[in-house]
Amino acid sequence: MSTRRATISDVAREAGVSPSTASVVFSGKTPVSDATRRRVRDAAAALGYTGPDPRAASLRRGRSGIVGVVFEEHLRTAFLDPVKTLMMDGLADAVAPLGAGLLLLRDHEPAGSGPSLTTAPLDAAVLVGCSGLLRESLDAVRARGIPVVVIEGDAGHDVPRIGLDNREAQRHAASHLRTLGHRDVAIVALPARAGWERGWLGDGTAITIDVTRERLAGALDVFPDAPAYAAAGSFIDEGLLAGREIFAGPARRPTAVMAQSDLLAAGVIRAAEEAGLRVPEDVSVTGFDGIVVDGLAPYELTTLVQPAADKGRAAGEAVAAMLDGGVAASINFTCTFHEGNTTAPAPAG
Amino acid sequence: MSTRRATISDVAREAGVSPSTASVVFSGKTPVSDATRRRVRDAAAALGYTGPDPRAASLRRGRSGIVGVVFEEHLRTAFLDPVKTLMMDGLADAVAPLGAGLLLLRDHEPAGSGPSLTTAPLDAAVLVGCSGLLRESLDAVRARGIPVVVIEGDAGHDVPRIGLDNREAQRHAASHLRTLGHRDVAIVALPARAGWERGWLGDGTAITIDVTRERLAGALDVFPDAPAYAAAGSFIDEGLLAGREIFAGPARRPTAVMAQSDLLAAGVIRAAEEAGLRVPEDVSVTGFDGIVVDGLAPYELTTLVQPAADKGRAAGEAVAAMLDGGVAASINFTCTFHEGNTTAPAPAG
DNA sequence: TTGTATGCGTTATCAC
DNA sequence: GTGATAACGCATACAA
Repeated sequence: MSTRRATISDVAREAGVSPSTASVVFSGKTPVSDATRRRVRDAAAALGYTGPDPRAASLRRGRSGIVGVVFEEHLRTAFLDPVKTLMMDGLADAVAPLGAGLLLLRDHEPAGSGPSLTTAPLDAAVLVGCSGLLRESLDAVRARGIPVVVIEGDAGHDVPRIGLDNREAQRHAASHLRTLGHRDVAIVALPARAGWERGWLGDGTAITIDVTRERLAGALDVFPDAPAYAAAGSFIDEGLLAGREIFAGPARRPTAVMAQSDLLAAGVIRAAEEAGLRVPEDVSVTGFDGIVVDGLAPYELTTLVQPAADKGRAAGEAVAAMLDGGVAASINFTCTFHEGNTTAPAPAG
Repeated sequence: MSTRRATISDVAREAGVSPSTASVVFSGKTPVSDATRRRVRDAAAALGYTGPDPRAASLRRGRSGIVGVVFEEHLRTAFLDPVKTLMMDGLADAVAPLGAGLLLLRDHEPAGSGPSLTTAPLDAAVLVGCSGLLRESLDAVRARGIPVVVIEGDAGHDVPRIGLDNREAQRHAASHLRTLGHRDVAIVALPARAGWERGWLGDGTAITIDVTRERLAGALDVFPDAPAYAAAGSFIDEGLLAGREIFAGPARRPTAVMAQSDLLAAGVIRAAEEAGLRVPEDVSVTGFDGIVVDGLAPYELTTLVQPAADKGRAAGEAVAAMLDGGVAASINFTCTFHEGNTTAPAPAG
């Protein structure tokens, strides 16, 4: 068709006004007479001009309207996790008023391919559980003055953090079990580190994932000797495998299992059923997260309800505050203990 | 600290070279002597310059490295669907070589808040099942020369489409059931339209969601009189509710249920168990999608396996082709029939 | 309410 | 291998 796309100057010329007037017609930042507006609009239509080029606008304004969300893992694993999904929703809601959208970024992206923290036109960045993120690129981003917020992870002490009282919450659930008379408790943990394959956690096992370590600590605060089996991920099927392992030998079968996520707990319940154990009469099961586990009815987990969407929203608000020139403080969210029908007094003897 | 962020010109001046040389040091597009490179790098470090500003670079190059993904729904519902998650992964893989990332966009975003197809600095856009997307903004995007691809949806005849043989595939499953002797079949459908609340589909019910309509047609091709109950979403719990409805009265209990998604099928199986029916002895159940339903073991669904990740990848490749100046053709993917252990010959009598 | 002037920070192109 | 120059397309301060 045309050799070159129309610009706002072309439109202005066609409409017989100055470029700035035309600009104002599109941005609406200044009153414009109806007549001019009409003329500009018509000229735009005639030239097939569809509005300011976002690239140029963002250079000029110094804002791109894009917030990067950096995940540690493959997107698949990120979005399969209901907690992260909820969080993303909260985040999306919170950045929408800024007129911003979310750009999906992967940690460890093979350099050169794909956008990275340093090459994407970001106004701000939210890191989700990124422990492995290269210090270097993080520093680069912050040096550029781009606000950074971390959810469940550690990125250095001067980066605002959205946290959760994992240890205290898990301790609460453990106490609840102890009050019910349980003494023999097993733990089904989240992965100990990236790439972890399922297995028992020994004394020497290094646990690099914060959430896992903190929740484990909370359980051990109350049951120091509880054995812990770490799954390969937060899935029902993983919980099932862990549960089978735990209920395997008749020797020293626990009367309660504390799972570090609701999905794992759901799997543990399945395993218990398989083993002919009734929940909660023969074995109590607790979860963590407080999500709705699709298909788990009629069980209603005893669990720690975490404000997942709120965490995302808080991250978004922190970003907004920093973008506004303010500072954002770290926030620590609190889980709510919810007693469902999967825990009961320890069976006698 | 400093009143202004350092630019590449500052770095060049500090290093005693021209801006273009400094630029080349960072882009690597042209050979540079080691000595110069060193000087520039050192100058950058001294000034705290962390690399070219992506906003300016994208204006200059005419590329932002961002591909927009437009969802019809709230992100939550998008990511809760395993098929979409897989698709996103395929898409992410396919655009990574372009150096591009994915920007999450919502259809129907309340104008003004949030980024939209027209205001975000996109190189290309992928629409996911967007039937409702405003014709207008779509046209605007295309007018701007931004490539658009549609996955499972219709955006007009000259927009490349990534499709699926929904009708044929579902018909295949239906034929399989008929071959097994089933005559009395019920259908559990996906929602008929956005905002749909669960309920039976009558003759007059308008079905605006393509996938639902196509899969339904495939089933009706073989069982024209099969009653269909449309769920409010693709969830196990929704399948459970639908299943209860279907197995409710003892009157005319179907010998087979065709669900339009694996998650719905899983719920139907639960409902059957609740009603004291054995699967597949008393009632056969088929799904659609071929995802792994977490927690469904030991059942293995008879289902249509769709190449979800491939669809995403194909969309990404189509985008890449168009960005390269070429044209992309529509592609129709084919489902594979997979016989699991949830279908069996119709019970006698 | 409209116009003028300027610069946002880069990179492609070409000549040297 | 390096440097000068010219856009890229827009939005804002300020003057009129």
